[in-house]
Amino acid sequence: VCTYNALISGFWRSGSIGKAFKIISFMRKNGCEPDVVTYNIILNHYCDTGMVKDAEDLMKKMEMSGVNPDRYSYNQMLKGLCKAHQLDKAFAFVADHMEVGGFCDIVSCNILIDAFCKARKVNSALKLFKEMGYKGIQPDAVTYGTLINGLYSVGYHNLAEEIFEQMLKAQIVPNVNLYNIMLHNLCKAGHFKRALEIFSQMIQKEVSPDIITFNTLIYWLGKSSRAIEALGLFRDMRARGIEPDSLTFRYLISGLLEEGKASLAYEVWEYMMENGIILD
RNA sequence: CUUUUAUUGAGC
Repeated sequence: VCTYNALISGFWRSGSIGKAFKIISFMRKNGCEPDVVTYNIILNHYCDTGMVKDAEDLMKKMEMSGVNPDRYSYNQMLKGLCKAHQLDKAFAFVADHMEVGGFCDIVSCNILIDAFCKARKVNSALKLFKEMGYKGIQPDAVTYGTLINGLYSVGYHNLAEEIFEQMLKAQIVPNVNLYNIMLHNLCKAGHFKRALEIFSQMIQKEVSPDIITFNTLIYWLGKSSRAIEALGLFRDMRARGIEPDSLTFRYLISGLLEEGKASLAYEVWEYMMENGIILD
């Protein structure tokens, strides 16, 4: 079953949905029934592509065929409902299916906090953030990242920074995503000095920047007439063994061109061509 | 590393 599931997941990721279904009928023929993981793979696809109705049907089907949904199933379904902007339905789902079985965990809370933030209901997000502590669910780096991003996006910059500091005090280890969120929002607000401080902090804490980190910084520096600094980061990233992608080049080149630094832009362009990267 | 959550345009 594991092998089949791995195949199904792989085909699905690469978009060969037909092949994935063929494997399912093949495994059935060979007397191997799909298990909860098989269902979860398909459920996840439905939820990610907004096919919530199909996801709901699939959940019913799995219950009927005696396969009990697990916390992955429920959380995926919850995410699907939230993404479809069916928040009320999502709450009903939590109350009816998840709380009774003890399926509410840190992932469920994170999904809900994100949904609140995206619906610009930051106060509800903060409320849940506080309540989860009482329920014995400790916020993790994802929780903080989600919440901080939500706070910035509605303009609560000070609160976002406070919560970031609170997280550091609570000994939660920030990861690269969390730093990316901080950097993106600080740059967007024009707080480059602070952003670069945070960037140094992440290096000090030995959190390795990734391509998103660099692309974020290069984008915003280039947009703010600081293309030379962006170019410096472009060198740093290669020194760290991170290969620039087409976004990196697009950001860097437009930043340089905006400042009239055409010959530097051209050099970057040549480097890009040498590496076989095409702007899309 | 068989399956679930936040981050790399902008505004609204």
